[in-house]
Amino acid sequence: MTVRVRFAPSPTGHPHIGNIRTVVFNWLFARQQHGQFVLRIEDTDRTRYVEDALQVITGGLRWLGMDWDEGPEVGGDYGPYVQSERTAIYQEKAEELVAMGKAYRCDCTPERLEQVREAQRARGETPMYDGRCRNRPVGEVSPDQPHVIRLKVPREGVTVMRDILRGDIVFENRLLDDQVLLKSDRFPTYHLAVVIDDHIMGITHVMRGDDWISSEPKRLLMYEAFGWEPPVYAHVPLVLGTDGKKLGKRHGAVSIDEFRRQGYLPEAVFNFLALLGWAPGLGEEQEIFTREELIERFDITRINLAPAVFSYDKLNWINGAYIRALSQEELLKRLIPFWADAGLIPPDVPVEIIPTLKLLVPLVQERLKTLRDVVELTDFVFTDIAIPPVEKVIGSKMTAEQSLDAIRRVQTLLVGIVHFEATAMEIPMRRLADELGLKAGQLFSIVRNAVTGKEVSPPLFGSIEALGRATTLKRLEIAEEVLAKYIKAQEEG
RNA sequence: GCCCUCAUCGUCUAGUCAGGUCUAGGACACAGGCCUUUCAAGCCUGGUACAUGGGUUCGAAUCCCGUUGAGGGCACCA
Repeated sequence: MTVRVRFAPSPTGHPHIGNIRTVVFNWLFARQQHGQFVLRIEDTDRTRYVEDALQVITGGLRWLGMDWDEGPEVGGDYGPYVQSERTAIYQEKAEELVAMGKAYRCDCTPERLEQVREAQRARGETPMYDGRCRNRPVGEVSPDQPHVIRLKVPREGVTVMRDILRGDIVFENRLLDDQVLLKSDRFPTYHLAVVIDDHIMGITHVMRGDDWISSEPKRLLMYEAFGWEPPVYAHVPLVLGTDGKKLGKRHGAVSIDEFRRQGYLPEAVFNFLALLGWAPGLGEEQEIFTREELIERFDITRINLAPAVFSYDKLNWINGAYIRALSQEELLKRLIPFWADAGLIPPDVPVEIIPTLKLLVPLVQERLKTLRDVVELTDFVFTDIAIPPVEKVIGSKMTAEQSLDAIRRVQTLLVGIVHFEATAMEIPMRRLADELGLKAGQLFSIVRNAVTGKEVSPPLFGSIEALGRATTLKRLEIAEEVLAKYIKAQEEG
């Protein structure tokens, strides 16, 4: 039997990273089993429909490197893959259930239902449909009048769900509500549509969030009514924020495109997500896995049952590791959009600044946690810096006069360098520090502050080379003036 | 309120199904050190966990029951 799994999002907004983790599990399972991964859009709630949501979902999956064998954009033999285009099927199947006596028509108003629930809550009971229409003679609710179709849940007995991760879960039927299957707008509810589609589309394994456990018996009852074999279930735990609550916006980025914009690599996010609630086990201590390694190792039965906390720290570490593993050429390519977005370079990069960018890449590579970090690390190369406060250009344990002298000596030195390259600067600069009786760090930190405007920067000589001789000398001149002015002011009083 | 699920370092986890090799292993984070022009990266060292009570057993992180805690569900939402 060929494994067929699906991801069935509703287009109501940006996909949540916790749901995407579940998609990763599904995709990994499908690829490993040489099965099919189906994308189906569950847009049966017209009130919550969001226009671009489909593009955001497919774009997000593609960004993460997950493809689908059937679904929107790719087609397939079981289409259409958008539920709003399948309403006739659901209506027909709902009528079948009515004809079989497994479901019934109900014309109770939303107001009445709310009153019933309110009264039940007041009595401390579980809110449930009171069964008014269930007990009316068949045909009393006219098929031509607005109504819903409800599932006629048995009042006794139990329904058992077999979950490959959790074993058998037993539900008492009497605690189950008479679920609405077809709404008054003739659209199906999730429960009806998912059962029919999963069956028709030949879905063999349903892997999804454990928030679906409680409602599964209602759907199982439908499988039973239709005489269909339910799929294999695997309910995976939810993803929590650092405070132990369901992961949400207040914890940081939650949608895929936010991670992209913040400078996370798709392969790093994929790696991280695969390891959130799953581990290869067998004493495996590796943390960084290629997509192929994950496909090979993934074991659906090893998914952890406890909810996992999303750790931005760990994601940052993994992302940094992936960045360090990139070739310089590749890193440059990925960095350009971030420089451009920050307005540091034009979006269509002029050829003359490419050499500068190429110089910068090796300087920042092992310092980046995210691609976006490059902005703060290198902005001084592309924009003017503030005039440094005098204390920043006075070396540690040095006087202003000594510092001024040092700056002037550096200027002379840099003017005289033939090839303005990092490697040509280091030795003379160290010799200069020696001559001045300074430690290298004392001298370099003055120059760093003067030239980059930062106390912390990429390696100094590389930064100077990227800046170029003219800008470097100009900034040293400014520092020189700052010091001269300060000394003069001191002398005067 | 009712129903369901879950429980190893701060976090992700290995070990649990086939009890002893676990004075519980790894990673992230944290602390200290080395390297070092700053910051990183890299290397070394360190602290921190089997929720709790009872059983079963020669022996329990591992099996059973209770308790506690956490999460989820109880819509003409998905």
